[in-house]
Amino acid sequence: MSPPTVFALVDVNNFYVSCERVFDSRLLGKPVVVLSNNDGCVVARSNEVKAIGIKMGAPWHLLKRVAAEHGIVALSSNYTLYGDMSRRVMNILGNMAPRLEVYSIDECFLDFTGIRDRTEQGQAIRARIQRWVGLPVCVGFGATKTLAKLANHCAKKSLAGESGVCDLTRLTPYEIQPLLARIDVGEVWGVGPKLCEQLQTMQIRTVADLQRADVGALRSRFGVVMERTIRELRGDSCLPLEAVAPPKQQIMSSRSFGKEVVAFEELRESVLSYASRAGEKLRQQASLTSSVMVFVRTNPFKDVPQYAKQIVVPLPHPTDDTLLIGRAVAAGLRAIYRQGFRYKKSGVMLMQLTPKAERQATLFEDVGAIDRRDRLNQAMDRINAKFGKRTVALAGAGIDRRWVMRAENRTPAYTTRWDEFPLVR
DNA sequence: TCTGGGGTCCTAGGACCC
DNA sequence: TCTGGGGTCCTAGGACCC
Repeated sequence: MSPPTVFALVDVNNFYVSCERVFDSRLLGKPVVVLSNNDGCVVARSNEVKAIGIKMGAPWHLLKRVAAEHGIVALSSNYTLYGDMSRRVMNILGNMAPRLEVYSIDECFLDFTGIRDRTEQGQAIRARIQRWVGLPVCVGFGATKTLAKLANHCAKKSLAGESGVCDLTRLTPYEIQPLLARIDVGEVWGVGPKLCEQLQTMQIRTVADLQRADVGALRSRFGVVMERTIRELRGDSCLPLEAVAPPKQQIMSSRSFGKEVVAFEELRESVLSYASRAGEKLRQQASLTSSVMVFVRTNPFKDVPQYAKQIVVPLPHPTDDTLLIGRAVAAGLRAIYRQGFRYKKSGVMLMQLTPKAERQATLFEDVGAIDRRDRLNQAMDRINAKFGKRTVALAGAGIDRRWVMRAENRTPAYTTRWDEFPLVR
C-alpha cells in the first residue's frame, strides 16, 4: 500500500517587501508597502503596516495621510527583481523535494509523501532560503493542498508553535479540532469574501464548521468547487500536484495609463505595445493564437462619461507573428474607438491557443514567408532578451509613450543589471 | 492627480439541431 | 384545454487565486 499523500506549501513572508529589504537594510523594522503598477494599490505590506490595519489592495492615494502619520515607506513594484528572487527560491526548493509545483511568484507546493522528519526538513528549508537568498519563508504540511495551505497559515500566525513550520499531519483529531475552530472560514483556500458572507449566514463561521458541514447541501448551493474544498479539508486529496505547468489557455497584456488618453494614435500605440508583449509570451510557450481581443475603457472611478468596449478579431489562421497580431489588434481598435472619451486603460488578450507543434498547414500559405517571419520574431525576442525590453519594437508602438504607467519610487534591478548592481560604499 | 494585472474554473442561459 | 424534449455548443458573467 502506498503511503498517504503529504504536501508541503512553502510561502515567502511579505514577499515583495522582503525582497526590497534584502538590498536595503534601512527598510528593516520600518513600515513598508509595495504598490501595484501605476503606484495604484497596496500589494505587499510589512508586518508593521499590517499592524497599523492597512488592508491588502487598498488604494494608495487614500492612504497618504495615515502613511505620513506612521512614516510608511512606499515603493513602486520592481517585478524584474521579484521575478529573479523567485527563481532563486524555486531553484533551491527543486533540490529539496522530489517533485514540486511552482504555484505563484512566492509559493510552491512540494511532494512530501513518504518523507519523514518533516519538521526538521521544514526548518532546513527555512534556514537554507534565509542563508542563500536572504528571504524568510514559512512551511506548512498537510494531507491535501488545502490543508497544506492552512498549515502554512498556522505557521505564519504561530497558531501551533512559533517555529515557522506547521505539520498538520502530526496532530491527532483531538488536537486539530480546537485549532480549526479558532480559524475563520474565510482563511480557507477557495473561500473568498462572497462565499464567506453566505457561509456566515448558514452559521458556518470557522474552518471546523465547514469541515463538518453537509457536503451534499453545500454542493447543490455552491457547486463542485465547494464540494472539493470540503473533501480536501477532510483529508481527501482532490487536487493533484501539477509538476509541469500546463500551457496557458489565454494570454493577456494590459495596463492602466499613467495619464488619461484621448487621441486614437496614442491608444493605438498602447495596444500595439501590448500586442507585442503578448506575442512574446505566446512564443515563449510555443503556442499559436486564432483570435485576439482588444479592449479600451474610461476610468470607472471618475464621474465622467463612461465608455467600455471590447471586440474579438478572428485571425485567418493560427499564428504567433507579432506583426499579424498587431494588425488584427489595430483593426479591432479602429472598430471600437469612439472620439471624445478620456481613456484610462486598454489591453489585448490572445485566445484560442493551440500548440505550435500541432499546427495545420493551410492550402494557400507561403511556407517561405512564414519561415522568414518566424526568424524575424525570434531575432526580435533574442535582441530584447539580451539588450532589454523594447530595444526593437513595432514602430506603431510609439517612441514618446506619454501614456505609460507611473512608477515614482522604483528600486534598482539589483540582481539583473550590472549597472544597477548594489555596490558596498 | 490618485483605485493593479494576469490568470483559472464553473454555471446559466440562449441558439440550434434532431 | 392543449404548444416536445434532450443534447451540444457558445458566450457572458461571476467567483476565486496571487
